This record gives sequence, C-alpha cells and structure tokens, in this order.
Amino acid sequence: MGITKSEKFSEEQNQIANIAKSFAHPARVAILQHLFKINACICGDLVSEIGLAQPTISQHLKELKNLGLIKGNVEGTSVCYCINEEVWTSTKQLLTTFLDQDSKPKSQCC
Amino acid sequence: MGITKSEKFSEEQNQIANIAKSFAHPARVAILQHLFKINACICGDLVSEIGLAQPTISQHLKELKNLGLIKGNVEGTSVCYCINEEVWTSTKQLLTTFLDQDSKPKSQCC
DNA sequence: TTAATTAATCGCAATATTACGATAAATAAA
DNA sequence: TTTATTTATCGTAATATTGCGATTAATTAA
Repeated sequence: MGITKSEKFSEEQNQIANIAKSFAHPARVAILQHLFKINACICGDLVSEIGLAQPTISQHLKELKNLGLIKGNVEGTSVCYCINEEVWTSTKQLLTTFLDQDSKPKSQCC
Repeated sequence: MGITKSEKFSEEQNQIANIAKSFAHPARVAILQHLFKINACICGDLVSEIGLAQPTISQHLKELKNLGLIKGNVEGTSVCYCINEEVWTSTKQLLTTFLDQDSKPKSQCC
C-alpha cells in the first residue's frame, strides 16, 4: 500500500523514523553539511554546489525546514538558510540514544 | 522521476543516506530495539510484537540484513535474528560523525 | 513602472516503498 | 512419508518520493 502504519508504533519510534527520513537522501545530507561548513547560505549556492535543479533543491530544503532542522531568513530577493542549532541538538540527542543501545549489557547470542 | 541521483554525491553522503533509509521506518526501528532488548530473536516473535503481517516483517528484516545491520541463523524451522555488532559499531561511527558537525567552530549567522 | 533576480509552487512522469494475501521452501515431528 | 511449523518469496495494489519544466510570487534595481 505504501502507507506506513504509524499508529502501531511509539511516539519515539516514529520520531526516530522521521528524523532518519530527513537524512535518507544524499542531497539533504549534502545540504546540511554545506550549511554547517558555510554557517549561512542562500539557496542559489546550493543549486550550483549540489547540481540538482532549483525546484528539486527547494523541495529538499522544504522538507528539512518542515522538520525544523534548518531555518530560512529572507534577505532581499534571496533566502538565507542556516541550521537550527536547538533542533539539531535535540535531534542528535534522540538519535544518539538510539545508536548507543549497543552499550547496554548483553547476554550471549547466536 | 523517483530515482535518486547518487552519482552526484560523495561515497560518504550516499552511505549516510542509506543508513538513514534503513532507520526511516518505525517498524525497522522497533525491530532493532527489540533485538537489542532480547539479544536474540526469531521472526515469529517480531510478528506478534510489532503487529504487522509476517511477509511485511520478513521484508523489513531483509532490508536490515542487506545492509548488514542484523544477521540470521537458521535454527530448526525458525530463524534466529540478532544485531551484527561490528556493523552496528561502524554505522554508529559514521552517523555520529555526521551528527557531531555542530561541535565544529562556527561563525555568526542569520 | 518595468525589468531582473531569486526562491517557491504546480503539475506531471518515473521510480521506490509499504503492506499483505497466496504460495513456496525448508525443516522438524508424527 | 505425511503433516505441521516457520520463514521467504511472488505478485499486486496503494501511497510516497524524486526530479524537473513551467510558472508564480516576492523583492530589488533601473
């Protein structure tokens, strides 16, 4: 069906999945890396940097913005995008906890 | 088109995106959490635990197995799935480096 | 005001993902 | 061998994602 049955899972599980989804495209990974590198950026930079069409980049930016990972300030005819540090920190926290599960005590296995 | 233009991105960017994709569904998040909790598991457990149909769970397990995050040992008529600790560790390393970008020195921004 | 610049949105096509019923394959038990 | 148990695979339907040309909206410059 193509529709995820979110109601079967916990809030935390859905949150982790949604964050992961935002990282699940190399263009969005590249955008985030570029924003960290530059610390401020306009969309046009990203189009030439990444090499996808302008509407495509705009769409990826929208997804990151919807999750709150980035914010955009209008500056003249262009938009200055940058990382939302607070959201990044809490996102990192959530994912790190998930990734650190392996540090818990474990019994023998197959 | 629905097809990701992977060739436009670095090996690392594609790796991060692929790992994120495997976490991008709450059922796979739940499967991994359950495997960590139990330390060994058969697929049947997961079907009743998670509440999706058996073919659906089997498909999610296959994706995690393809990435190497879990491994399955045949035991009689059932299969014992568990976390592949080595792969989990390197995966964690890659994602942690990505998430820790914010600890780098930053200039003022918008 | 008009023209130029930049980003967002619309609309569409192509591919991917999710879900599951039906079935097959593999093994164990009777 | 036959039957039961368990997991994998097939096939298909529905929805989601990706990508981009065309267009619109917003702002600045002339």
